[in-house]
This record gives sequence, structure tokens and C-alpha cells, in this order.
Amino acid sequence: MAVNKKESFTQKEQDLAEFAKAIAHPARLAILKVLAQRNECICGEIVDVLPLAQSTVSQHLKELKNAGLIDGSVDGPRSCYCINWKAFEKFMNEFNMLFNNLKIKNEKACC
Amino acid sequence: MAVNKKESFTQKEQDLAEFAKAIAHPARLAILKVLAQRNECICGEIVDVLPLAQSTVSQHLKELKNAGLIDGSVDGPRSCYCINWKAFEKFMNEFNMLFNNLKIKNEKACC
DNA sequence: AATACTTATCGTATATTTGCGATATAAGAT
DNA sequence: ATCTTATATCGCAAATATACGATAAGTATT
Repeated sequence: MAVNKKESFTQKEQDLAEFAKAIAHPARLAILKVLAQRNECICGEIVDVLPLAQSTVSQHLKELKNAGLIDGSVDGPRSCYCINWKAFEKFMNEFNMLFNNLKIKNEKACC
Repeated sequence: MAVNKKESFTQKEQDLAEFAKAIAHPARLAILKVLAQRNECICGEIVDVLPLAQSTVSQHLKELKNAGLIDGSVDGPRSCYCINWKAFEKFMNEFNMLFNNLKIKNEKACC
């Protein structure tokens, strides 16, 4: 039980689900907000803003990076993160496409 | 450890994260697709289409319902589900708003 | 009333996520 | 060289999610 069945779905479904999961935590949404609001890429300032331990924030950053939503680069003793707008836009488009397609087919409420 | 810190974030962040989590599984995306493609609200046909056990599908349906993304009503011996377009649109708008706001502020790549 | 059918729920096993402290790593400052 | 500062990683505990079979609960059908 609890075998992973995710591979049995389409690649698009998997990709979208991955993206959704990446932003499916308030902390990660907050991080994205902070990254976007500052003109410079901030690293540890995120820790000051969030109500989480440094190691936890680092973990969330890693997840966002793995999902391709942010880029990171080492800048001296500190790390610099920023939003990968291209990846972001790509996913947002796919999202809108998916749900617009859904909507076209069936607009009437049936229940 | 592993105490839930989600309450320390803004309500908007929590709501969006909830929505994202609801669609953060390929099976649930597939369910939404099926619900939208058929003209009638289908119940058990979803089970036939998905590579999952009936009880698992039922669980996913429950999660989508709890998140407010679908409505369900009992129709004789079977259940009838359909997409709650209003809730859907609300969340999609919030999403777009959030990320458009982010984008306006900072378009230049900094890393 | 008995049966077949459809869906929901319960119990359970396993996997994944969340979170923290402690520790490693790496660069600058002294 | 040593110390400070910033970040990443490791190890662990707790919580949540995923998946299934078994069973319950409800409605038609016979």
C-alpha cells in the first residue's frame, strides 16, 4: 500500500501537480513574495521575515529551487535567490490553458 | 517539532496554499478533467478511468470537495459530482493577481 | 425480504512533508 | 590563524498524505 501511482498519469498532469505542490505551502508563497518585492535578491533576510527557523527556510528554498521556480547563486558568504520568471510564466500559462479548456467544455452547472 | 506553523501566515497565503494543495496531485487534476469533459456529472465512471482503487478515488473526491472545488449531491444510489466554477474562478483570479503583482515589481533578472 | 449495486468510511501500512537543533561548510573580517 | 557570519545539510520527531482492502450504508431491483 501507499505505492506511488503518480507515474500512471500524464506528464502534463504530473508537471502541473509538481508546480502546485511547490507553491502549496504558505511559507513558500511568502518567500516568493519577499523575493519579488525586493529589488535585489535577498537571502537571509527571508529568515528574519518568516516565523521559521533558518534550517526550515533553507529547506523551503531548496524545494522552490528544485521545482525550478527560483534560481540561486552563491555571492560571497551569502546566497542569492531570485524568481525564475520564465519557469513561472510557463506554468501559469499551462494552468490557465488547462482550466480555460475545462471551462469551455462545460459551463452549465449540473448539480 | 513539526508543529503546524501555517497559522502564522496571512489568510490569503493560507487560502492560496490550500487551493494549490488541492490540485497538487495528478489524480485530482485528472478527476477535474473528467468532471469537465463529460456533459453530465459522473460519479463512479471516474473510478473506471483512473488507475486507482474506488476507495482512493472517493478520498480524492472528498478532498476536492473539502477544498470547495467541486460540488457533490446524492442521486439515487450514486453520487454526482461537478466542478464548482465559481470557487475555481475565484482562486484562479487570486493566483493571477498575486503573480501579476509580483511580476510588476521586479521584472529584471538579478541572479 | 433478499439481492445486487454504488459510494463512503474505517483501519492500516507506508511514504512524504514539515520543522527544529546541531553540525558542517565556506567566505570575510580581525 | 582565528573568529564571526551566512547558509546548507544531517538526523530526528511529529504530522500529513497516499493507497488499499474490508466493511458499512444506502438505494434499486427482484
